[in-house]
Amino acid sequence: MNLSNLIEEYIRQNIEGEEYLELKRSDIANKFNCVPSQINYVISTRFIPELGFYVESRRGGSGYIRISRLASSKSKYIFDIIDKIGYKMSQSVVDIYLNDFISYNILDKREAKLVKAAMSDKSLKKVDPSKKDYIRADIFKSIIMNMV
Amino acid sequence: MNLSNLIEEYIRQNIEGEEYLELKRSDIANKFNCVPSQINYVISTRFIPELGFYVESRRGGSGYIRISRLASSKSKYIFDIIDKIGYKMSQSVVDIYLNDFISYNILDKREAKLVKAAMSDKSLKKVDPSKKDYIRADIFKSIIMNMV
DNA sequence: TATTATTAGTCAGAGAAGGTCAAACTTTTT
DNA sequence: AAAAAGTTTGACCTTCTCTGACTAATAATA
Repeated sequence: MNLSNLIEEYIRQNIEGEEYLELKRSDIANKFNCVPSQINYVISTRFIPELGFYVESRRGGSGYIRISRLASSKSKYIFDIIDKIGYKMSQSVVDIYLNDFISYNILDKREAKLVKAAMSDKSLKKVDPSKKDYIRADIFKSIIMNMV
Repeated sequence: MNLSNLIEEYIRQNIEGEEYLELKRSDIANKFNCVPSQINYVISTRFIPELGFYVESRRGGSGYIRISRLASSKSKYIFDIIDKIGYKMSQSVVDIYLNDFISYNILDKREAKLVKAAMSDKSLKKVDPSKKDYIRADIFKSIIMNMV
């Protein structure tokens, strides 16, 4: 397990059931023994708006980072996601989406595994590398539109 | 005894009794005093799907190579199919197989629908047309190997 | 109000994996 | 002996993560 994943997990656990989570960047950095900007990295790669997270922050004395989860119904959530997914998706971004789908009961574990396999670099090994991420996004959208 | 055989043996011993084995390429390379790509060679020649193995990996910090062993009960049936599929699959051939899978309880209806969506012409619209059927076959194989 | 202390943000570059491919070498088959 | 098949190596590529120097905003204080 790497640092980013641990921090992600920590944040997910703490936001679970709450409307939002407020944290102090330097505290978390301290807790995980890393530089503060690591927290920004985790947030910007894993708590993205496309997944329904909304992040606010404030600098200066008693500053904070607040991560909120936008409440929405399942179908609205899916619709929003289709809307927001761009034209490209890397394999690791797929993983992040799939985790979220599992926690929102949109796919079960087995289905997520299936999607992951379908879109792995391995499956797409014959695709022109410069197009891979675009095709992955197309496949992903196709799949979730069919699952609503 | 050559290197590749030794490495193969080592991996086989370590996966014995387990569902999967996760290894660090550089560790193994080190252990056997060879270049890392040697491990890829061994895996690609000896831990192939036809022999009941499925391999996933991840790059970057704390990356890994995971070799899973497919359950043997259904695997013979699956491999026969993989064998028959060959390198190309049209969309209509996909449908035929999926129906088969449903009746053999390898996939349920929802999963089959998911697979179908993943491999539709729509999903693959950006793929070079001359490669489409090849990529479809790769995706299909990846999926079913993961579902056994 | 101006200054200073406290935060958080950004971004480029280093680091840490694994992947690919072709060339050289070795062993087996014809 | 020649050809084919299998193995080993290394150079270069891609992806993901982590760090630190520098920047920007806000609050606290003088």
